[in-house]
Amino acid sequence: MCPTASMITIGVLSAQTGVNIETIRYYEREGLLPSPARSTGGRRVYAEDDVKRLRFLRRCRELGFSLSDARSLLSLAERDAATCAEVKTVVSKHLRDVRSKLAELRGLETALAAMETACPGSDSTDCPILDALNLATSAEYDAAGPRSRPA
Amino acid sequence: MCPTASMITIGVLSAQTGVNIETIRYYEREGLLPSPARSTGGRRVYAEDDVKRLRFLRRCRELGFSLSDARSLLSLAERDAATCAEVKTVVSKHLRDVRSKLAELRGLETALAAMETACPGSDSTDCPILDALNLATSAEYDAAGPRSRPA
DNA sequence: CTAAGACCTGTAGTTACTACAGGAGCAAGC
DNA sequence: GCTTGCTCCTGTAGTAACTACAGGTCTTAG
Repeated sequence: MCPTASMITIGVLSAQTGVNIETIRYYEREGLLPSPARSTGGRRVYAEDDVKRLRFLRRCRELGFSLSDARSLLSLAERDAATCAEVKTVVSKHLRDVRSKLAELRGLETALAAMETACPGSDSTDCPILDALNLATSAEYDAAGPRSRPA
Repeated sequence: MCPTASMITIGVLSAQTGVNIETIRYYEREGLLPSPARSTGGRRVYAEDDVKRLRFLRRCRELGFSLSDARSLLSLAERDAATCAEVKTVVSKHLRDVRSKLAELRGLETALAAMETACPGSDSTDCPILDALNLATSAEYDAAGPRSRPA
């Protein structure tokens, strides 16, 4: 806590991890990072471990883990006795989510590409895209999930 | 506005379009649906056109358009003189977004699948996934975007 | 007449930040 | 000593697109 030249302020932490200053404070509020020591002036003073923790969190976010998952993974990483099985559970679940999102997006891509191809993009006022959007067939509607319908 | 048996209340509209009642009211607040007529008791009474409009909006959302895009598309659809070119612009931009998201997710999928494969999922306390998450190489960090670094 | 159900308004919660406003500490130059 | 400019502080509000109440009113079937 002695104010040396190498003191890790929030700005330094941000620069060393690539995480926005406001985001760092947000993570602290959310309990993802421990409350750091403070200088006499009330400023946050971080330790080397905090740099590691924050880098870990950043990696998790880059891989698309939720903050909740990141929290779990971090606590597993900090607890020495974390087993592979515990960690793998989190990763596998996320992978399933990613794959399902991927499938969904692939479907969108196909549909949108078909629309783009069908549309001449001219001055015509009869656009096949608008036609497609108006064609909400009940078949497709039912496919999205059955629901009671009044007669 | 005479209360006949076939009056389209918000519940009926919801059932006919598959859009949640609260969402319908939300769309009205956001100006995506016009404020409907009201019954003497103050309840919303919709016309057939509203069913079409809401179905149109639902299709847009299913295709991943933002509400803002949906608003544009709807106003193009309602204005008879909409040209193909105008409509196609919106679709093409969205398609680009979808493709970029798709590329990102494919990258995530690859990375996560590699992690899953590398991890035995056993009782071992030395997990390759945690190792990977701790290995925030500066090379990868730089790849995400150059930034001034303090010495 | 009454109880259940549909509906009303208005507000708050969700995710993961980001963007202020308004103020205070801190280092350097004059 | 004083000012200038930077970093930092707290606290609040905004983002997207809903969803979920709370607490009340209207309507209808029995």
